[in-house]
Amino acid sequence: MKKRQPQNFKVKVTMKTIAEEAGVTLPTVSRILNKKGGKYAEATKEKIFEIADRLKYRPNALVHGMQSGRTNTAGVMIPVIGQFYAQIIEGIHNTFVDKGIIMLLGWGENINAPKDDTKERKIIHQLVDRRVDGVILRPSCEAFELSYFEEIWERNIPLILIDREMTNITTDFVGTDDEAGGIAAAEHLIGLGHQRILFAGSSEQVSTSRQREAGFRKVIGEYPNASRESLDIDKPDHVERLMHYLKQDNGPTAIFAYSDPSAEHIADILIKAGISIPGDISIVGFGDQPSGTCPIALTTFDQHPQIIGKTAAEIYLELITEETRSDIRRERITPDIILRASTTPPQ
Amino acid sequence: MKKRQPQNFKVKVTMKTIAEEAGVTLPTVSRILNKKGGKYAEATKEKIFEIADRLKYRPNALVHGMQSGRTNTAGVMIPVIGQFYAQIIEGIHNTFVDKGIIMLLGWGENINAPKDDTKERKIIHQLVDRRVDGVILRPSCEAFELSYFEEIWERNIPLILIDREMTNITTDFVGTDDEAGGIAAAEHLIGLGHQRILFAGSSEQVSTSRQREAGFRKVIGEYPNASRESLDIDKPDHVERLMHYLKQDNGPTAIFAYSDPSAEHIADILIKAGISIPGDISIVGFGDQPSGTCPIALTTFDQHPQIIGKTAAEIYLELITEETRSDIRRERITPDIILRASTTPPQ
DNA sequence: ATGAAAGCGCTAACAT
DNA sequence: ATGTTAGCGCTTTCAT
Repeated sequence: MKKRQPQNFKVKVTMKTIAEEAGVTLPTVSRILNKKGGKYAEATKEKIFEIADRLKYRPNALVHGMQSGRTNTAGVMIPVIGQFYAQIIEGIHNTFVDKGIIMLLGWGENINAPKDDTKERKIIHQLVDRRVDGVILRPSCEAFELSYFEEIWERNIPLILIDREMTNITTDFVGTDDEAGGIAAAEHLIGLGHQRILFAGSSEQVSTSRQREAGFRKVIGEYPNASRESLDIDKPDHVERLMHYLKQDNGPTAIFAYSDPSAEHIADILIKAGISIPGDISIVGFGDQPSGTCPIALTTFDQHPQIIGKTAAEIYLELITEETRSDIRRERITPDIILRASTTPPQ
Repeated sequence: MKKRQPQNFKVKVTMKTIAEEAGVTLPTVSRILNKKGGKYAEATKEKIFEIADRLKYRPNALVHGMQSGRTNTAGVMIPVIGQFYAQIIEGIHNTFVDKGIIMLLGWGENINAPKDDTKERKIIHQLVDRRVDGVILRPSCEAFELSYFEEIWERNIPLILIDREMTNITTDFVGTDDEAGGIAAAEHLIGLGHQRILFAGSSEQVSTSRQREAGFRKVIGEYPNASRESLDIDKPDHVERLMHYLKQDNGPTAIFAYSDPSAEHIADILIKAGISIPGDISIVGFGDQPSGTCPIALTTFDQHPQIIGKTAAEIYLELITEETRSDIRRERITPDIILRASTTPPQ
């Protein structure tokens, strides 16, 4: 087995190193390298730059951060799992690179472990201790500890929420216009001729599921014959309840599921039960998160996660720049329907 | 519009603040909070802890990093795009959280812009300047600038490569056992009864495509009637060439594509040409990256990205701990085939 | 055009 | 059981 690359015991090169080699004092090096106070002899400048270059000097951002209070560092608490979040992170990243901001990425437990808050708080401390200039975070659950936010606000660190809005606090927020999505889903299905449409949502979910349902019902409500029922897909008995609805005399001809995973889950159940999609029942999902095992190409919604991330990053830049607090911004990106094979007119 | 949360102009609380409030000197606070030198009066200890708690003191990790040379910070240069990479990052993250390590995440341009190296170098500098303890990176292209690595090695920062191996350097590496994958793909198709199998690879790709082909040919080579041709899926004329192969008298009955996107691309072409999958032709992909528009559930390979990430993080932990350089580790995770609908015996 | 000195927040060696 | 001193790498007055 080979060894790793050359182990050169180079001394670390600091401004002091350069100053000594150049025969000047340290502040001189500092001012020249930072181009402050232009009154230096060309010869001196050149020498300093040459040495810095030759010794591959790199400034110590830790020191700079400590002194200036600015680290050009953003805390990002968003899980990478799932295309949706990954693309949000990409959107954030893209607007940060050019600004010289780099992100500290970390997130807490998965959605289903809301009680184990230790990990989440640990990460927040990591970010605070490293003096991030601001934080962008997706609340991991509806009951996301308020005390977490306090840890951040107390230190006057700008905080931007992503995806899931929290009603009990006032912070800048960027997410999906879920209501508009619900409306569009309803309009799509009704436009195809469906009226008896089952909504499949989640009680365990946060605002997003509820708001999609709200938009959906806004449209559906205008049709007297429309279905009033909804299915909680996260309840243990959801399979029985689903089959119950389907066996009714005037059972649904279409289903709007609040997420792609649940849409796919339902599709699996239907197909196992010998119900064809979209022949017997049309299905609309939400979020465009393909899984590779979905039995049919799903009509769904693109939430434009990249734009969500980009918007959040832009707000971030404003917040860390401004001296006085401005008004809160709450941006909702309109989702766009993606027509695929899982929806047709009722037959 | 509401304003953001309370703007409390709290002075920042440092150890000095605490020391003054407690009427002791700063080092006393330091030693008590860090539990060094246990010879302090209980009363003093309690007082210090109480004040620190009340004032919500948080240590300045920048200072600590600057003094100790350890930042508990890892540079991770892996794009989040694509489930594969996202899961690698997740694997890294999971083993880092417990160790109190947080990652600085950033990456350079997309694969197809190898010449624009500025962004990549910029990120590396960001990491180096912030004194990360080590770096985990996926080379963005085969010609990944050696000088980038030098920036890292020069400072004796441990470096671990992910996914794409670079032949011209010796560093720790974690990736997929691509050859084993190629072998398994060939064995699967041959097991089904196929012999005339077309390999669809990419000249623009790095080691991975070549190694998958190598494994594939190792098996295929033992069958005298087997196909010897391969298709470069990234060349402009690939559609014509593909159709050319298919129209031959003894055209392929199966295709092994080096990646899921290319497999799907080929599937689209075939279906447009009226060729049915897997009826007329079986297809095997690689990587398990579903897209939502794939016309058929693809037989493919799980590369276990989480484990790749986890392994890399574990090597990382070793490297930043050990004083003397150990042997280079090159880990290859064996991919596992996922049987889905796109492969059947030839008909 | 440059040096000297103080300080950022904290740790560690050296007192007492 | 606690205070003093020096120093990490660098910036920023204040001098000369």
